[in-house]
Amino acid sequence: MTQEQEKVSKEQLILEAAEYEFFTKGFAGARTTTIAKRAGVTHAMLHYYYRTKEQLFERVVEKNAATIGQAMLAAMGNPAKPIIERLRDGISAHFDLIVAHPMLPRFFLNEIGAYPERYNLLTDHLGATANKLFTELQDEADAATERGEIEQVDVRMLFISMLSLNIFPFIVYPLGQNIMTDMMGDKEHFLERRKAENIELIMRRIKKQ
Amino acid sequence: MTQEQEKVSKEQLILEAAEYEFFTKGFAGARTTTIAKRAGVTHAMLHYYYRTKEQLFERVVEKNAATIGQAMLAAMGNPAKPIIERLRDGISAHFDLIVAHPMLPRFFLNEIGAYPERYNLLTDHLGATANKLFTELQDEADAATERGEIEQVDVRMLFISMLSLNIFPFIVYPLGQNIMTDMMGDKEHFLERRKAENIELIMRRIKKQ
DNA sequence: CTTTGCATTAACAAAATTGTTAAATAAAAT
DNA sequence: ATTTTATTTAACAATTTTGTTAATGCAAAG
Repeated sequence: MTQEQEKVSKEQLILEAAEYEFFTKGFAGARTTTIAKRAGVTHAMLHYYYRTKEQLFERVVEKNAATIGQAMLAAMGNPAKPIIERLRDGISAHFDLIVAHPMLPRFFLNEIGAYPERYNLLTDHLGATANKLFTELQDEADAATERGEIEQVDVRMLFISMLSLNIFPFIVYPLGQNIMTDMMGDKEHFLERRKAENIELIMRRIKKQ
Repeated sequence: MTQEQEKVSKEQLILEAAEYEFFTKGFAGARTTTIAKRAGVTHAMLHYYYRTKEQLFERVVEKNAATIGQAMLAAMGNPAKPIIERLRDGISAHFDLIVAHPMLPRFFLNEIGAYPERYNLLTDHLGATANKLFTELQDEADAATERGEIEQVDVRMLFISMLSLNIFPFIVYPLGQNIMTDMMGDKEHFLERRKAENIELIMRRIKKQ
């Protein structure tokens, strides 16, 4: 009878509680006792399964690092499509991925900002794959410029703009909610509008005029 | 002879060291002993002048809260100028203020994200002044739209776009440096380009087409 | 010059937080 | 059934971090 119910192991519960705690408070602000309490276990259990706070943190980072790469990849769009569609779809897909993981950006940006050395492996790996995609995308953009389809653009600059527009609303949300309550009150609706706005901004940026 | 040299009191040195520590590590990650060491005093001195870590933190927040408001105000531009110039100047002035205080955005956004209740006073105050300016600016934008000068826009949406574009590069810098070393290596030059890019994006967004 | 008040230090205390261990319990394998 | 292995608990230990205090030094005011 316990076979059906007890699908989630305590080990799993701890990891999930840790994720929430680390995402909201960061490594320094997280408390292992709070994590244990949230998971509904004694804090000795936490150490039994993960030994140290550091190792538990590493597990959380590992579990989510792939999503960052996935988001970046998605942002590059589908190479088969024409550049304009490709960019539009890239922005959209990237935005949707953040909606699915809204706490990730603030967490990673802040932890990397506070302890950059810790993340050299992650950022190096990210940089390698990104730069390949950048040169490929730049070639395609240049070709489109030659054909008179779009303005001449630096795709890396465009990429930064896209990241800024897509990520920032999620970082500023707690603050924004207090300032623009009416606009940001209905989160679903706000995000929908925001996504459209971001696409509009980038489309207008590359539009030939 | 000590009159000329000892211009900076230890109290001041502690506050400055605290600022750096809190800005880089956040409240939770900051260590009062590290602050004292950086200031070149014993950690008892820190408690002598500021009693607790919390109070020291509050002093740092107080000292910098005004800058946030100042930046927001600057972003609204000069009401005397026509709307297009007003927006252009607003973005530029806002960007320059962040250049002068590059660690502020990440600090405040993260602390507010982690402990929102703590900042209700600050955000309420910010919200009050901002909303007045928003309605005033929206009226002006609507008038310009009537005259066929610009597209119809929601100035609050435009404001979020502007904040995103101006602030995000400073938050992502530690990560970006590792990924786009060539582009972001020369910080001065990168920021100059980035500022121009942000203005271009917003100008194109409002341009009648 | 001496008294008063502020600045400074060193040593100590308290609390919070992480981590350990040995014993108890439950589950699984033989 | 019994042995073995994994899980769980409670109590404890170590460390880190914040905060206090009492004694000392020092500079300015009277």
